[in-house]
Amino acid sequence: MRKQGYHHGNLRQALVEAALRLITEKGPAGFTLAEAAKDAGVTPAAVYRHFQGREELITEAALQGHVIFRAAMEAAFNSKTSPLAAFEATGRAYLRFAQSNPGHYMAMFESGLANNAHPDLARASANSRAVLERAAEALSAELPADRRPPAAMFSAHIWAMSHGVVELFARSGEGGNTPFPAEDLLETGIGIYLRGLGLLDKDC
Amino acid sequence: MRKQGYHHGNLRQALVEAALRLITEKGPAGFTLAEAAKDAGVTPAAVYRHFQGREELITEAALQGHVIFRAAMEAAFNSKTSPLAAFEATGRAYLRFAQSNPGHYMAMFESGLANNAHPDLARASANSRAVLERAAEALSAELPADRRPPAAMFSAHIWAMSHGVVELFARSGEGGNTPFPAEDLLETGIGIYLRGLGLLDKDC
DNA sequence: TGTACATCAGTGAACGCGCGTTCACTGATGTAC
DNA sequence: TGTACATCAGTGAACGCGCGTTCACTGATGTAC
Repeated sequence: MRKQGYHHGNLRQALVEAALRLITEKGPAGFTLAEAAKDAGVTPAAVYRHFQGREELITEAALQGHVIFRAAMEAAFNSKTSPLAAFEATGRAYLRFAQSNPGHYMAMFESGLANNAHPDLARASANSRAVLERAAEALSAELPADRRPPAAMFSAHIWAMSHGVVELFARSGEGGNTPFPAEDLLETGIGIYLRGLGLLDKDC
Repeated sequence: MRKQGYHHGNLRQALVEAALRLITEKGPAGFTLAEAAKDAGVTPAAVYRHFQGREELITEAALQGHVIFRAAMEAAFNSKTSPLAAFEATGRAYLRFAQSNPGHYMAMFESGLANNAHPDLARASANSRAVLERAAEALSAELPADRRPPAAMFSAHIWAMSHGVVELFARSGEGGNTPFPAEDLLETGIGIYLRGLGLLDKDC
């Protein structure tokens, strides 16, 4: 959205979107306030009417990302009734979010801004995390109590595997790090992991 | 190593080490050629006697990282005779490398430089990857052929989980993303995964 | 052993650039009367 | 309905800064004779 007259109308959001576009193209480090302003059709100084500075703009992008992220994972989780199906859907939603919102994802996890830099961000981040942890909890409740890993550890494993797949295999584009599509990698990886927990059929 | 007289003696390597120090402190984006030169006790222009420019310096750091990385994983792999123990040792070596050589690790995986930017780098990177893949291959050979996943996929899963643990849980320092030490997370995560492949005892 | 000289590895000053940020300003909008 | 005025959201010029890179230079080193 570019401005028409002297007043923009929705500059704050336009700047966030410009930032996301730039982060997607050049990474969080390549993003500059000046270019985002230009992208939105506005002078760099205008940014300061809406944000305290560069960092606050990135923070806002990350914040919006967490809101979308959490909603997507929550929707996926709620779309299935069995804990297993719900869990798997949540994992797929994770990857899908990273792929369709790369700017958000990078702002959230690769911008290097401390998660506790801003209290709102800390809260939003904890909320996203909580969704996956809840899915893990529901699923691991199906295990006998003595063979049940802590839900926080369970979800940390899945988060790590998902994040790793995103970083290493979902972006390659050029070099091609692997012969397998990211979706398949994550699907099979999580599948094997769940079987290891005794949560999937195994023929033994 | 700083210089004593007019000539430095080992400037090339001193610059690489300064770069690693800076990358460790501020991330790959925060590293500047000028500061690396100053760190080595030398004028920025002197850098150009040894490198074509900033990017070539980072490339060299990544390159050296791959050499160390590969050697560490290979040593770990060779230190055990059973394929399972060798594989697990390799995984631990991965995490240990990331923790004790954070500058190298970042230069290798987070600097945003294309792996195929430089042919030497592409080769070194492929070599590192090959070590883990070989370990996966040796281990999966213990499975019946029809239940054996492709080694490339197996090792991609482990690589993703390891990288995810490093990025999300091995660096937190302040915020503390999880109540579990990174070593334990990776150990248990890989353990569960291997059990899912049928490579670890299971009580069922 | 001493000297001339080529080679090498640094210096220091300068460059153009784009950055984030500030400032006094001005054009547009909306409200009170 | 018309006008005065406060408020708001922009402008445009300027700042100081640190960056990567270049250039002509010079001090140190090592080799040939």
